[in-house]
Amino acid sequence: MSADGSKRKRQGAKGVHANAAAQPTRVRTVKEIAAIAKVSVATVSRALQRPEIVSEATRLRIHEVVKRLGYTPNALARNLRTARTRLIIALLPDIANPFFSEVIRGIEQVAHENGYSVLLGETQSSLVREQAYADMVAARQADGIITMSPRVPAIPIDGRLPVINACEYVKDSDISSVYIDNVTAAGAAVDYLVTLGHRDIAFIAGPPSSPICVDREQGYRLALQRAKLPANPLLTTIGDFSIEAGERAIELLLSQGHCFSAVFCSNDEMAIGAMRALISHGLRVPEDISVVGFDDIRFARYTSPSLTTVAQPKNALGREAMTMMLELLNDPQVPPRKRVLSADLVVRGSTAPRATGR
Amino acid sequence: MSADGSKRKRQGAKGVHANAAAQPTRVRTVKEIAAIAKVSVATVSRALQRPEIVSEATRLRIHEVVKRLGYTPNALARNLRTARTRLIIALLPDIANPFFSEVIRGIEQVAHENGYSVLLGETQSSLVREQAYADMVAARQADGIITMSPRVPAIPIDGRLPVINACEYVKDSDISSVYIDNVTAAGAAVDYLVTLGHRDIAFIAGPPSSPICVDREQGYRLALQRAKLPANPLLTTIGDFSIEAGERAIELLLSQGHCFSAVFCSNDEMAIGAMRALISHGLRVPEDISVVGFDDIRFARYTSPSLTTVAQPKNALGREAMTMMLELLNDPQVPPRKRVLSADLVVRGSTAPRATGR
DNA sequence: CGATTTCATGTAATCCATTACATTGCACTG
DNA sequence: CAGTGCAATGTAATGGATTACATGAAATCG
Repeated sequence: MSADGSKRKRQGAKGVHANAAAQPTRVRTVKEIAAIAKVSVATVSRALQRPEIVSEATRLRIHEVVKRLGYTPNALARNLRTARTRLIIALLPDIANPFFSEVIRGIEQVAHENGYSVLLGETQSSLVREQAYADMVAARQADGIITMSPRVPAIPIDGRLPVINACEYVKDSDISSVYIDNVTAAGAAVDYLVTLGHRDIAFIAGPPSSPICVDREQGYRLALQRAKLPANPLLTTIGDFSIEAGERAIELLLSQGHCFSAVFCSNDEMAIGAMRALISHGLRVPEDISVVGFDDIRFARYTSPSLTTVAQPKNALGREAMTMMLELLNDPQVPPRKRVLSADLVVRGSTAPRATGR
Repeated sequence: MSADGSKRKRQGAKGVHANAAAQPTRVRTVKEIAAIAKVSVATVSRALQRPEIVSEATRLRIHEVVKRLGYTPNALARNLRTARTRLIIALLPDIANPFFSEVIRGIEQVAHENGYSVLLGETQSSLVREQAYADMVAARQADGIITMSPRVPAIPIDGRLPVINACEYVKDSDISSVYIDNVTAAGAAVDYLVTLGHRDIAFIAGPPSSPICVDREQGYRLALQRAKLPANPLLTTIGDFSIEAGERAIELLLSQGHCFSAVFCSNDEMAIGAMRALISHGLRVPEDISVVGFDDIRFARYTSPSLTTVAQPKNALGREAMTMMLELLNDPQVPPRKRVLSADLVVRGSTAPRATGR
C-alpha cells in the first residue's frame, strides 16, 4: 500500500497529461533502480559511489539501468546523510564589477580540480543579503563561503566558521584571508607619479569602512612622506568605488580650486569617472593631469587614454582563496592565516611627466 | 545509545579543542529544541513554519529556545521532505559581461518578493558547465534554471523542464523565453544612421549560433532595404562579442579598404573595441565614422565619445524571466510562451551626421 | 580438509525536518 | 448532560540516499 500510495501521489503532483501516454514515468530512486537491476539499494549506491568495490558484472548492469532510465541521485538525501554538499558560495558585492570576475575564475578552477561546485551570490553590500547566504551554510545547503567584502557574516555553528575572505580582509578576525599588500601597491603607484615630477597629487579614497581602503590611503601618505612632499588633506576625497563617485570627486576638487597635476584613485572605476570629469572640464589626460587607477579591470586597457593602474593578481587571489577553503574544510583545526600577495603597477597612457608650468 | 552515539560522533567530527571548554555544544536538531522547550518535534516545526497555529505561550517558549541556542533548521532535510528548495540558479555565460548584471537584479527582485533565492552559475559558454548546473536541478538541489544562453541544457526529469530562457531564445523549443525584438531594435539603430545620412554602414555581427544575432543581422538588412541602400556583404564581419573582436573587425574592414561612414555593432563591447581601433587609425568618432552599439551596458555612457546604443530593458527582462519561472513552478501545465519586449535607441556622442565628402 | 580471509552483497539504521493522522481537553449546543 | 466541534499538541510515517554491520560464498592457508 505504501509503495502504491506514494507512486500515485507522485503522478498526481507531476500532472498526468499530454505526454503521459507516450512517455513512461521515469524512475527516480535508488530503490527503483535496485529493483530493476535486481540488487539491493546498497549495491546501487556503491556502484555509483565506489564502483571498484562492486563486481564488474553487477556494476555494468546497474550502470546500464541508471543510464537507460536517466537516474540522478537525489543530492538532498545524499548531502543530508553525508553532511557535506561539495558546494561553496562565493559572495560578491556586485557582479557588475569586472574586478571580481577573474577572481571568481580562479576560485572555480581550484574548486573544480577538487570536485567542488561554486555558486555566486550577489550581495550589493547589503548585510541582510550577506546574512541570507550565510544562513545557507548554517542550513547545510553549502559547505562554505568565500566572501569578497570586508564583513564576516555570522553563522551560528560550532567551531571554525567555514568562511574565507578574499581581496578584502577583516582586522583582528580569525577568518583566513587572501589579499594584496595594499599599502605597498598604493605606495608604488604614488612613487611612480612622484618620479614623473608630480608634487600635488590628489587622492580619491574608497569607503573607510574597508581596511584595504585605509591601507591604500596609508600607502599614499607614506609615499608622499618618502618624497618629502607635504600631505595636503584637502586633496583627498572619498568615493564609493563607482564611476559617478570619481566624477563627483573631481568636480569637488576642481570647484574648490585646488591645484593638482595628478590623481590617484582607489579603484579603476573611480579613475574612469575622474578622467571623464577632467576631460569634460577641458583638461587633458595625461598632458594636464595624470590619472592612476587600482585593480586593472578589463576596461582599463580600453579607456582613452588607456589607464595606468595597479594590477591585482586576480586569478591568484581566487585560487588561493579556494585553496584555503579546501584546507579549512578538510581540517577545521588549521590555524587561520592572512596571505598577502603582491601587485604590480601597469603603466599605460593616462600618466605623463608633469607639464612644466603647472 | 543512539542519541549518545550520534552526539559523540558529532563532537569528534567537529573536533574538541580550544573552545570546547568555554563554549557549550550548540543544539542542532528539532528534536533537541523540542526536548528543551518541552514540546514535540511537530510543535517546534509548526512554531517555525506556521506560527499562527501554535498557542501563543508555546510559540514564545519555542522561539526563545530557538533564538537562545541559535538553531537553524537543516534545509536539506526540509527540502528533501517538501521536494522544493525555493532556490533557482541563473546561468550566465560570463559574469564579467556587465549586460547581465542588471538582468540578474531584476531576477532577484522578483525572486525575493516571492521567497526565492537566486544563485548564479558562470558557464563561460561551456556546455559541460551548463550541464553541471542543470544536473543540480535534476538532483533536486534547485527548483529551476534561468539560462541566458541560446542553449537549453538537458535535465532528465518528467514533464516540463523548469527552465526559462532570458535575453536569448531557442527557436522551435517549448522553453519559455523573454527577450527583445532584436529585428526591430537593430532596424531602429540602422534607420537612425540612415537619417543621419549614412549610406555605407558596416555591421559587426555576433556569433550566428545565437538566434538573437541572426535577428540583429536581419534587422540591419531590412533597414538597408527600407532605405533602398544596397547591402554590401563585404561590410559585414563576425565577432564573438569581445572588445578584441570589435578591434579585429575594424582592422579587417580597414585593411580591405572598404569605404564606410558608420558601423553598427551587435553589442557594446565590440563597439568599444571598434571605436578604439578606429581612433588608433587616426579616424575620429563620430566626425569621420559613427559607431552604434547594442545593449547599453553601464560603461557605454563613459566611453569617449559616449556610445550611442540600443538599450535593452535589462531589469524588465530579468523580472519577466523570474515571473515566468514562478508561473511554471506553480503550475507545470502553463503553456510555454515567448515574451518579446521592446528596446530603445539611446543617442549619445558616438554618432553624427555623415561628413560631406566621405 | 577444516579454518580463516576476502569479496560481494544484503539488511536495516541513520541523517533531520515535515505532516498526516491520532489524541486530548475544552467550549458550546440543544 | 451527552454530543459535536475546534484548538493544541503528540506520534509516527515519510522523503531518498549512505553505510555500519551481517551474511554467504569463494579463495587461501596450514
